[in-house]
Amino acid sequence: MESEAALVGRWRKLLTCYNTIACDLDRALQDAHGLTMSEFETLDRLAEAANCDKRRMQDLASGMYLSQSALSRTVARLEKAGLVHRALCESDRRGVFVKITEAGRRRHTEARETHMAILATHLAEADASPA
Amino acid sequence: MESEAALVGRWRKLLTCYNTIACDLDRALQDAHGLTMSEFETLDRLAEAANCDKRRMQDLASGMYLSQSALSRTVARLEKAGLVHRALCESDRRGVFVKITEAGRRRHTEARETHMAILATHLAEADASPA
DNA sequence: AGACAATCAATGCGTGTGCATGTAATGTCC
DNA sequence: GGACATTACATGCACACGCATTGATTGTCT
Repeated sequence: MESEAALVGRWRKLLTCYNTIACDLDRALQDAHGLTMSEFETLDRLAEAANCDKRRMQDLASGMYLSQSALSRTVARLEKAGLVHRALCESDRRGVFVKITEAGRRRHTEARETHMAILATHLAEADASPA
Repeated sequence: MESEAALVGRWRKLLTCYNTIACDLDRALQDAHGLTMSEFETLDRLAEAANCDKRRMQDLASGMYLSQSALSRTVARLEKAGLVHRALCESDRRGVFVKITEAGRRRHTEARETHMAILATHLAEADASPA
């Protein structure tokens, strides 16, 4: 059994930790590459699963922290910026494929450096919590 | 030296973890007590430092994850709801004291149960990262 | 086939946030 | 004392978010 105080302590630490990093990251990505954190994360997922051709919006949503509507808008923004491309899914015309474009891939590669730098700064070796 | 993949893994885990809990918490507090997570955290800080009489806004801001403007508005909302009281600081008339009211203290006590319950659910004994 | 539930994505709406700025009070330097 | 930087908090603004709903498509059951 853990004391309430300890639990609250852990929570506050998580709160502070997350917000500090997220804020820094968001700002750095925005300034250097014109990308939101959510936009980068989305791009990052798409770059990974480049060859896979499943029904994207759905699959992207699961495993990400964004709500369905937030993801929809994020993809819309990325598409408007030409970093991503939407296509109908033939087998199920409700679904939408999302594919990263060449421009998107380039932007992702650039931004990835910034991303890693910020992460390395904040997520130093400390707190490598198991599993 | 830690691999980039591991770093990204840790980050994504933090991202998911935080958002899951924050979302649940926000929703629970809102439904049961009409409080935002930020509002609760603010109230929580004020309830703790009940006797201390320093220049509040300032002191609250430090040690919390909110920006100065966000805190200002959060306190404004709390005051409008009668849970908190603003008072001028005599020694430095730029400063503002924030004090929790009786109603605020009651609301906080109620909400604290919900808060602890959610925390206990998500922050089970796992991941009790040191220091 | 026809009616009804279920699923996928988009959108209207309200809200909380950060950034930049505004307003007021204080400190500093000549 | 007067000019200027600094500090404390509030506010205008734009924006990303979640929730609820809509619109379109597919699945199911009789």
